Amino acid sequence: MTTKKKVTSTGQTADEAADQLAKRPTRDSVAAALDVIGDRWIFLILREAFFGVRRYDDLRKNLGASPNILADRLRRLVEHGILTKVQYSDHRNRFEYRLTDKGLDLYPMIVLLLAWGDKWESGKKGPPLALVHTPCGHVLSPKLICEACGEGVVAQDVRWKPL
Amino acid sequence: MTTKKKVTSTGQTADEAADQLAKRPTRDSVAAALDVIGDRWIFLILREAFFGVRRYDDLRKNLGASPNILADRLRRLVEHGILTKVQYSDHRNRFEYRLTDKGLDLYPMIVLLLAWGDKWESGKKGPPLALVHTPCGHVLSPKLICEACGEGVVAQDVRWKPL
DNA sequence: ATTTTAGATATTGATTTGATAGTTATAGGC
DNA sequence: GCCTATAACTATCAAATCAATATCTAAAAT
Repeated sequence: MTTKKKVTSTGQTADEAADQLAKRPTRDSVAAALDVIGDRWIFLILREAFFGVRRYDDLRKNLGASPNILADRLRRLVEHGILTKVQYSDHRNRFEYRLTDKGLDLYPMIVLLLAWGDKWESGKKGPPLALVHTPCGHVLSPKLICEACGEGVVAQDVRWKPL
Repeated sequence: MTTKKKVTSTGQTADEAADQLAKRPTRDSVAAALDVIGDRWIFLILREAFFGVRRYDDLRKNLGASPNILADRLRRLVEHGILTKVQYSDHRNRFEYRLTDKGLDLYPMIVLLLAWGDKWESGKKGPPLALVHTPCGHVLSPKLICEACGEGVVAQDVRWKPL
């Protein structure tokens, strides 16, 4: 018979958790990532980018964003290497904003945002669209796994360690 | 010999993509999700919650957030059912903010944010901490897969359809 | 009785936002 | 050659939001 102890959401005892918490770096990669993409418009622009929308005017129309706001966010995304500004139509200043590898790497985040919104915020009407995973043909049901063991990741199963 | 066509980032021909884009709902679950969690402070509070930080004062200290801002965000998170305000220490107005199932469901997003920040924004010093997947004991390398086929999800392999 | 702690609210100046209007530069039609 | 349309912005300014500081409340500890 094991002794019953209070456990936290991460599956540790309260004392273990408190001890670890005190030493945790307050500035981590979540904060670093949010400095770059921690803005509603940024996420919406990325969503558009993943749907294939690449031009300023299309973005403005789809998002209903003010031109100054959109220009500012696009500038920031280009500065941070998430989008690149590519001239299309030679001899005119017409540009496309294309996702870089760094930008494409954000796709799973957008997929999870969509999936979470579908599940918890789509109301009784349900979501207006579904994603389809073309290699297998099924509606995409995204799942985050640990690459080492292949199992799904839940908060209770994860600890942290300093580096 | 197949005819060469221009393909977009989603692997379709330009015409197919343009056709689909025109019909796309502009309001989707990404927008719905962002209405709730599309804020830098919200993400940071969630990060703290997943690290086991549950009290107002600890959040304030760890995040360096102004009390009015923190109170506002906590109120919003409770309103949207992501956190619940639970009284600890009977007879005093001392509260813990605990993640609901809806809130716990956001954990994969935080993990991906951290992983993306580690990869692209941690500089030459590298990230200050790593996550460990306790069931297998390895440092967590998160990967988003399609639950139907088990393969990794990349932008090029995903289309959408209306519902 | 006084101080401390936790969890806030109130006030106020600074910053950011976003709606609207205007600018630039080129292409194509008349 | 001139007019209009289109794409991609910039400028302005009122309104909303943010954040620093001070203050408040209620109970516990001293």
